[in-house]
Amino acid sequence: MKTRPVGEAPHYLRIKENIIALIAEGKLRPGDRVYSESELVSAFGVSRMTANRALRELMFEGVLTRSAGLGTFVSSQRQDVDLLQIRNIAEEISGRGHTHTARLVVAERIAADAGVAQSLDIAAGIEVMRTLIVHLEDDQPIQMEERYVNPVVAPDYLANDFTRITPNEYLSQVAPITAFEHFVEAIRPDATIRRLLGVKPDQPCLRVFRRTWSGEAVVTCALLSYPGDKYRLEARSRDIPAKPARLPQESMP
Amino acid sequence: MKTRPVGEAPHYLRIKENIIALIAEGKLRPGDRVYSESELVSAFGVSRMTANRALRELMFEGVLTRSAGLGTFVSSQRQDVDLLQIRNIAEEISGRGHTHTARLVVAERIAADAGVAQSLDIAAGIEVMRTLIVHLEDDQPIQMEERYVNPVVAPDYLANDFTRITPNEYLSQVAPITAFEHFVEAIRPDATIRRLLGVKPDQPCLRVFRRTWSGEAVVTCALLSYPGDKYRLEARSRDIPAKPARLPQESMP
DNA sequence: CGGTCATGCCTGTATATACAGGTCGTGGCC
DNA sequence: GGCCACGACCTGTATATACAGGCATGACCG
Repeated sequence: MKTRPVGEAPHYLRIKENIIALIAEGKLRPGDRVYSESELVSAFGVSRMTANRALRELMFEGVLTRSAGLGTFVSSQRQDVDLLQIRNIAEEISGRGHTHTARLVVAERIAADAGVAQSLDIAAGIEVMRTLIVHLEDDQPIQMEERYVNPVVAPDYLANDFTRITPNEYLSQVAPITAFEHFVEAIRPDATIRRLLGVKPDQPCLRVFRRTWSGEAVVTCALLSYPGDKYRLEARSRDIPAKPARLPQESMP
Repeated sequence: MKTRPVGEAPHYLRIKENIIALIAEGKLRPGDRVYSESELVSAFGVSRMTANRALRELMFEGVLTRSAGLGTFVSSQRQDVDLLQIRNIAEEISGRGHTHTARLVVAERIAADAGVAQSLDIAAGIEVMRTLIVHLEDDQPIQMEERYVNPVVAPDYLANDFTRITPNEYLSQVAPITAFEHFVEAIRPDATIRRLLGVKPDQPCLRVFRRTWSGEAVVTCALLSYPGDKYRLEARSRDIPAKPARLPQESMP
């Protein structure tokens, strides 16, 4: 079969769908060995490169695990691993058609205490840079960003005008993000958050602790605090069929 | 160049690294056109299939955007798109070496109100299944799960013993998850949460609203509530260099 | 009996080639 | 001047082929 009839799905896609269907039907279970490339060549009448592409892409998507000499297997953690996206604050605000402004509260160099040193993966006592910035959406405070920056990676960090460029934008120019880590908590606002975000003591706040890496080095860590009544994190996979979402009304018993 | 000297990186990886480096150095900016496959063939002395693979994989990774007839371009949202993983509750608890138990509070069929109907993408008034389950970690309530299930996708949902299998596990067996959506909020606990999770009125809680799709259909939506003092969401990219993380101590001005 | 090596299976990488189809500029025709 | 056909260029898909290298099994030899 040299070419493919017009209107049909590409061969490699048909193979992928076939394997995914077998997994969905339970005929292939986590840990099971799936067809080898040569078996797919016989079964589908395609070339090995096409079978290779189907299996390789399913590996990238986390569905399969491959090992040279052994074979191709169904991944075990499949159903518990979700892929998410999170937008950054400035783009999110401008995406809503609102105006983003930032207020620089603190910009300083300080010696890293034990916690910051561990987070940045450097020795305690090394001088790091710290900024405290309040992000506003149409003049309403929406995020307090307390950030520590590794001076080895971004020595000129403090030279920026943070009312014009967000730390995130600058740092990802200096050092491309290759990995990151997030912790999300619901907290009571402390005095600083209450003052800078203008929230009441009984207003729950979201706090995100984020570390980002560039290669082997930790570039920065940040504590991002949001007023709980004005902000929620959104995270979705690619390929959501259609239609926007809406939070349901409270409907507790 | 037919083959590659032993010990060197594969050609397609060298091309990928080269392009990523150019982006990191700022020589290629979001929206810029990158080399076409034929240009890479000339520049690197590889075949077009190898160049194609390098560009295609960078597209899968979200670095590049490709369009037949037009060319290949640097993605614009690159720095704002993060890939995350989130574990599910039962695995998370057993991963900590603790015991997971579940208490079924409510299991019923009810007519979908407007909010639920929109969330499940069905007509209002259709009978859906609803469960309310409390998940406990070593007998401490850690999550309240209020879930609505699309009867078209999983008609036998209520037949399960939810003290033995989590809704998540069952549903992903019935219908493989192909897409999902999360909203994370910090909220004050309402009466139900306070009663079932045993939290005080001034204790902020995390609430996650999650919808999952299987193909075109919404399988289920769930409101997951966590006590803020006992729980945080963790989300990290693949390929974090090493070393576990630790939340830093509070260090506000 | 046990260690070593050969063999076969499988994946990883790479090339050369071919055709299909989208996009856009250019030049000719009306 | 405006419209349309054509060609240049680009990506998408697919094939046949080749060699390198990981892994397990089993045969052979000490």
